[in-house]
Amino acid sequence: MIKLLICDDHAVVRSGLSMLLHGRNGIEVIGEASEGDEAIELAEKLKPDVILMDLSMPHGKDGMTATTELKKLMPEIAVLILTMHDDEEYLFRAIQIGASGYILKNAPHDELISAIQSVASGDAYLYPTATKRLMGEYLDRVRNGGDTATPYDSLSDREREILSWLAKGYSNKEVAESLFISVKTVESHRSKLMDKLGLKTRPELIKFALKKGLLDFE
Amino acid sequence: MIKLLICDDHAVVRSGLSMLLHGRNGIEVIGEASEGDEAIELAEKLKPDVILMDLSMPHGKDGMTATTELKKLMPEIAVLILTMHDDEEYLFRAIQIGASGYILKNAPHDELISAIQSVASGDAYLYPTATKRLMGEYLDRVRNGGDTATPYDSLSDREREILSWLAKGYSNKEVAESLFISVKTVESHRSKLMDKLGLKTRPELIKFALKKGLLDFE
DNA sequence: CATTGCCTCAATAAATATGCTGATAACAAT
DNA sequence: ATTGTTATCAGCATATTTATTGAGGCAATG
Repeated sequence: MIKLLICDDHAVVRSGLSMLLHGRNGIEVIGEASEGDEAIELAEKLKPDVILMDLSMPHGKDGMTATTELKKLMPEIAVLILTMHDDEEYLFRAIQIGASGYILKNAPHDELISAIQSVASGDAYLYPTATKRLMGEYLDRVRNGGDTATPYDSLSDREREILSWLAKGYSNKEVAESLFISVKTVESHRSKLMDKLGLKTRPELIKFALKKGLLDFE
Repeated sequence: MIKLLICDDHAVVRSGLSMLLHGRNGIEVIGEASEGDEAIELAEKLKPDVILMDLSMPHGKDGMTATTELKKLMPEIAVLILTMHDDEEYLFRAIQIGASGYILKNAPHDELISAIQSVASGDAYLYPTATKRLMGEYLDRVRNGGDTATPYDSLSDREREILSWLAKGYSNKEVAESLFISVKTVESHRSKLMDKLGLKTRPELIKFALKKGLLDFE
């Protein structure tokens, strides 16, 4: 019996998944969480074999962060990312933080079941496009020594922070005041980060931030 | 028996909902569609009593458009919007195009069931916050003669166009050049539209555009 | 035909941003 | 001990933005 914990911020989705999966194909849904912290708590209590983790959870801890912490605390639990984001960035980040699988919400449900079974037995599961992307990325790295990475990764924490403020439309001055640093410093970070990312204009910056999911507000 | 048609772009969500709802509480799921056109097609063929309609469907016809057409073709079918967007704009638009109900994906599933039953029997259903908002809006209109509308509606086409360029991060000058008008004109539009929307800062503008789905690019 | 809204543009002054070059200190890595 | 990275800040010249006030042409509405 595979003990499964479901984490998704939408109650309807949780109920639906639970109904869909529980008691079939050797799967037993032992708990539901609506955000990351609850998932971690329940995982410690219930010791599931697999956690089905949504990424976007506006309230509470998001799926990426929760997965990161989970893999530190309980590396034996397999985390299967279930998301609507068909996005390279998310995919690669998920792999890097130790997720065992990545599947889209628009996958047919027998694929979801086989994904759960795969990760439960220690294997990995990626949806087909993801596999293709991973292979492409792998080939890229092999070909030119692995220094491509994502330019985003080359940013320092501070630069990422500045980036997110700027992308939201704050002026240099406003960012400076919010972070208690001088305008000059903001400008300096800005020019460096735009250099690193190869961005030349503000629209490019906003577009980039949009893809990265940096435009959250509140 | 309430004949229900489910329209959502995520197969897993569809299966889950179907599993959750079918054969209980007098509900019978007679079909599933993954986007708007399919929903319309199936609705004509299967004559459901209620359509459970997701809003965000990136591929094919979105939920708003589909609902609009459905209500023209088959006004007797009740459309219940099921979405994750807890957003005034969507809510009011949904009401205007004739949806019978609006419920969030994070609602408990017995609420979903009672929502379906409500709209199936010709009533309307809104989740509590939505009801409150609708009442507020109603009161606003009563108080000052109904001319408030949404501030966004008070924008002229040109102002909306300028807004979208600005929100994407283009500078006044760039917008001017793209639209073949003078920088002065852009500034003028900008100040007027920000006045109308009650926006004071660029972050507010971007946030607004984000909510409106104006940040598309390409 | 008077009014109103929209689109267009200008002058001006103050505030900011941009693009350089360059500097200092902390810290880690080799 | 040297090198590299990061975070911090400055000066300076030029360009751009913002806020104001004002105004002409045009089309629709009454």
